[in-house]
Amino acid sequence: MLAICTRSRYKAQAVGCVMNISENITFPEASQEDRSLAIREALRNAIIDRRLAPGTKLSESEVGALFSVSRTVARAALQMLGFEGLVRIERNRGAFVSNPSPDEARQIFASRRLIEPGIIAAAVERITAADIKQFRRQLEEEQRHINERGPSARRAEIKASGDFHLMLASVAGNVILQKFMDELVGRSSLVIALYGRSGISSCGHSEHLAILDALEKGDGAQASRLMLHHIDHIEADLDLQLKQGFALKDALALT
Amino acid sequence: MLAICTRSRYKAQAVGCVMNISENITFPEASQEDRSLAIREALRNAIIDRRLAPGTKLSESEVGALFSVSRTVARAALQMLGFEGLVRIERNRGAFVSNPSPDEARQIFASRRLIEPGIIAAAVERITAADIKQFRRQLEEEQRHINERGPSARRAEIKASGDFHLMLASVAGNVILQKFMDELVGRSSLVIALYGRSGISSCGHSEHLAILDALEKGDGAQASRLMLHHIDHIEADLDLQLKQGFALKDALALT
DNA sequence: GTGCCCAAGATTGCATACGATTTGGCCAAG
DNA sequence: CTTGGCCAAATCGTATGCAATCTTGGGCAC
Repeated sequence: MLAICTRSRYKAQAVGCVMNISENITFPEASQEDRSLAIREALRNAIIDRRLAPGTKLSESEVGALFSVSRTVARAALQMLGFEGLVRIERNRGAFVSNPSPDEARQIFASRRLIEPGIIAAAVERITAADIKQFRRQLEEEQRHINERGPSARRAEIKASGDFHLMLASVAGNVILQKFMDELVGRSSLVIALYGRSGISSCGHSEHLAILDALEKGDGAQASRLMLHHIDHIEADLDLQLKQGFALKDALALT
Repeated sequence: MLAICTRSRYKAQAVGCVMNISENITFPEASQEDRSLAIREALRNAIIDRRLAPGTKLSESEVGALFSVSRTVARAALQMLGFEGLVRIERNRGAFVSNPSPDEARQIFASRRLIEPGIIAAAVERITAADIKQFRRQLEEEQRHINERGPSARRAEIKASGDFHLMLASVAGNVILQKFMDELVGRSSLVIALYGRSGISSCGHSEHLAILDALEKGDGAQASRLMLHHIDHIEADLDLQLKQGFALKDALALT
């Protein structure tokens, strides 16, 4: 069972799995629109927080029950997550939280190394003073989360770190690349939650600052270099070898 | 009505719109699996062939009726196309064939200019003699379609041209980039059908050959250069200005 | 004791039904 | 003749029911 699984693994915040997963959705009034989108967001957050362990089965009825919607709506949300690569959908079997292989993780970062310099190049041409201000606010927010401790802070920290890259994509003004980055950031967060070995963010944060400074100066080449290093650092903090040896046991345990 | 609309615009091949759109799906035996995928493919083909004009409404019931399935599975297919950007979905209004703006078209090609050199770089490291052989076969196929005339040949030609880029992505061995290219090729095909002014392919074909030759020699830098030129040429063949003046009328007419 | 088979339970795939929202036309007022 | 509002038809969003498929546990044969 979904509830039991997450509860047993993370007793600290186990006031009830239902509340854990759906905590962030305030269905109060306006959300008469597209509940499946809200559910997608909630599940997405739960996955990249690792509150839902890779391999966990997400049954349609269960998800539907958790959010008080029919299987139809739950199914739509799961389908969307399937497109993003955060869940794997097997016909007649159901949806499972993705368990990206080390190889896939490398491909994700290789893709980012390809795309993000392009985003920087576009962003440096279009970024405004207002944007910069917005970025600085965002980075302060990020810093705030880093100083806090506890699981929910770490969660906010990963999210904030990803948001920096998403804002960059937004400034670049290319909606297609923005969508790609959306997917890549989501998958990266999952991979970091899976294979990360430390608090990457303290170093990540200062790198974000450096990138922003370079952008402000209009030095796109420097910003690109910094971005590549940043991605390298994130990937270097991952532990992508070990699992290779445990592939068998791993598959046995939770695939 | 969907049928009437396409029939009136393309009388030449109007043996009946139903057959036109669903012609390629042979539901005979194996397709007990995921009919929505088959429908997605059929609609995708119809869209990039321009048998379905941009702005055309794709009603769930109508699509369902055409393929003899319920709205549920038709809806799933439309949702998938929405993710790919080939249709635009508006809440409580329905799904419409995308009408990408010139600006969006430029963003699509900008994305390709970013990603495809990366794919080349990865492919040149991994391509095998067998792959090369496969590519040559594919290019012969492409040539064959170019020599033929008629609407269905032009369709096969656009598809074959896109397949070259998809094969390249496949050889590169990065499933994420491969997925991105899938989307980009689909959207490019739509844009070419929309804004293309001539038979791009005759020149495109020789460029494909040149790229392959460079790859065979292991000259990734040269292959990348050729690829960028190739993309430039495709984009240069488009007529992205005119519509700007007609923006008002355009929005009025079929957005 | 081990391995295979089969039936019951659970879960997904799909179809259909019903309420909600939008649209287009009709009629009346200006 | 135009404009504004109201009503009906069409279409979407969602829930639910049924058939098909998969999983699992027990029983039987070897």
